[in-house]
Amino acid sequence: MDQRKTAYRTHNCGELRMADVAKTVTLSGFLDNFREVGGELGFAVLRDFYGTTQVVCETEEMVKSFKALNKESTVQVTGVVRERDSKNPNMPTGDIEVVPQSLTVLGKCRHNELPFPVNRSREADETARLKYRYLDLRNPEVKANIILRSQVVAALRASMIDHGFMEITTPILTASSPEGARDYLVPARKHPGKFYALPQAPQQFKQLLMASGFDKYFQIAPCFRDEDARGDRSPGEFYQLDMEMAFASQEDVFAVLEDVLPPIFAKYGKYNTASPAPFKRIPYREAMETYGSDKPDLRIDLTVQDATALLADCGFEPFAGNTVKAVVVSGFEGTRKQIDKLCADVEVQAGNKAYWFRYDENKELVGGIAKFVQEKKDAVVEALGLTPGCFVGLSAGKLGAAQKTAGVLLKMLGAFCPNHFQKEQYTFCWIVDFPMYEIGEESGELEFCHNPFSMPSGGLEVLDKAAKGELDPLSITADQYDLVCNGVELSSGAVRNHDPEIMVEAFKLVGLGEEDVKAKFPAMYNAFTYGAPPHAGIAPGVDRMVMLLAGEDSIREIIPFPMNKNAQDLMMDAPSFVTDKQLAELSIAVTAREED
RNA sequence: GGCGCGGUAGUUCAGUUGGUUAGAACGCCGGCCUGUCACGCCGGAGGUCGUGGGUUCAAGUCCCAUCCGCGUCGCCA
Repeated sequence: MDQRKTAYRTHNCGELRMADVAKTVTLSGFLDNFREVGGELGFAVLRDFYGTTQVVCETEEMVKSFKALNKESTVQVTGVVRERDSKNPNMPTGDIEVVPQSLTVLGKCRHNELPFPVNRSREADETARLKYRYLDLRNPEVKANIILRSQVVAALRASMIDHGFMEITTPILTASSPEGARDYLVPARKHPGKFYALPQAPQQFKQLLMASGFDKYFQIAPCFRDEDARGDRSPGEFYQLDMEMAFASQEDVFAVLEDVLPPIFAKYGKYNTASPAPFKRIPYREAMETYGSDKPDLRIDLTVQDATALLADCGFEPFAGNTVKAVVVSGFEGTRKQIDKLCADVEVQAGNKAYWFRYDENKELVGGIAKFVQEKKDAVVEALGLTPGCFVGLSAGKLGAAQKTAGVLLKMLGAFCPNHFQKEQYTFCWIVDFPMYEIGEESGELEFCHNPFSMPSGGLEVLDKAAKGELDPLSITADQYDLVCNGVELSSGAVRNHDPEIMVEAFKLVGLGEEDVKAKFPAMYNAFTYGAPPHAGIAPGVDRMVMLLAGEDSIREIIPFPMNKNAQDLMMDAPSFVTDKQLAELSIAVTAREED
């Protein structure tokens, strides 16, 4: 079947070539532009999903017909394909043009002034783009990201199926879960006062599928979280390549993604190089110490050094009694102004100051806080391994703050120094051995660091030791891992805790008992008491992956119909008020209304 | 919720120390143009300077408040 031909066309706007000359064709598309070059000569450009084709008008009547139409109207043109007198090598169909015999208006554009020019919509105000997203998407550059997304999703699906995984959909209306992000709630009409929740992730369902005897599950899964947006995080909803494997461990999960992702990144990405398997594995604590981040960008060849012993007592007030971290950049070329800007940017992002000095070509310590380190010059040069022309960025504070600030500094310096940043590639790594527990900042008590579903490394034995006081619970790690690519956290995953006994012990350490486990995750707890396979999984974010592949900085560029920062759909006008009748049916009384 | 940046024509922007009638480009409307392809040339219309208050002889410009947008931190098991 000829997929190009429809009731409204014989060919699409991107396919006609010299070989089609003399054919009578019918094209349908949007009126992209009309250039009137004389009373009886004009050129119309017709655009559809596939491309653009020039239509040449050679009669006064045809010129008038086109001129009467607003741009972006949809039209149908029947005519003869002709070789052009003056060809356009920049256009795939630039060798030919269509001489129209008839013009039919299919959908009139009633607006002679558009909210923004379609072919330059990316420069337009974001609010206008979102409100008129259907016009924004007519722009081939904007459309390209959505096409890319479709291709990537198709490739992921094909590869997962090829690896023996089965796609299974899980409920969208489900129960509110006690942990994690804020839920989106849906009132239950038949149960006044009760609510469904949209799933934050299919986490419990996929584990229940494992308990049900499915072996390899995946799903391009919609996930809903009512949390504030970021440039790389859409408000409300997003998609994950959710997957889980039975009778499997961390290495099995790693092997699948190390096989699935690099070819897709190399094929569809802006850069055509992706880390080969195996990806580098970095324990969480090492990542924080070496890169100042749990999502290091390994395209940057800089690392963080500890300078506490060296500099804490150098007399510079902010260092006193604090942890001091240093990032050394060789071959640094930046002006004072650029350094100041960089430090200011670090402070904004890290919420903590950055300091600096340089070791210049004359082997002198200069600039920034140089006078405080002058006394220890030899020790500093030796300990930090300075060579002439080095820049030293510094951070100070409690361990976590110093690390984090140094991490931001490292990324900024990397982005600033092309000689330390091999940009044109996708570099993956696994962050492993996450701590199982932490001391909560508010409570001051032991809490789960991430989610309580993860298997503590060492299992029951380790938990027993911690319970008896033979082991610091903070030293317990979980079989939990993050997948990071180019400094972007793509995914979290874990070997799950499938043993009710270990689950109860893990909860006991944070002061919760068996009843709490049962109350919080009844289905999963009960299911596991009937014998569950050891299982593990992960869920890479589809939106983030497509963002990386498209080379976009805003997540809205790779979502067909994005919401704004405040979780509003400006095009559909959602959220919106509903009628009193609707509320009454749901037994809901509204106590506050946003002013209109 | 905190912080930063922004809001001027349909669109993207400029607007000096507060000072005449708020400008440009693109788009739109009219005219000219027989090979354009970001067509070209001539002319024209188009503004509650986000909103409200204040200072001043005079506010797009300064001050206060407020709304909206984006970024960022909090938040995101």
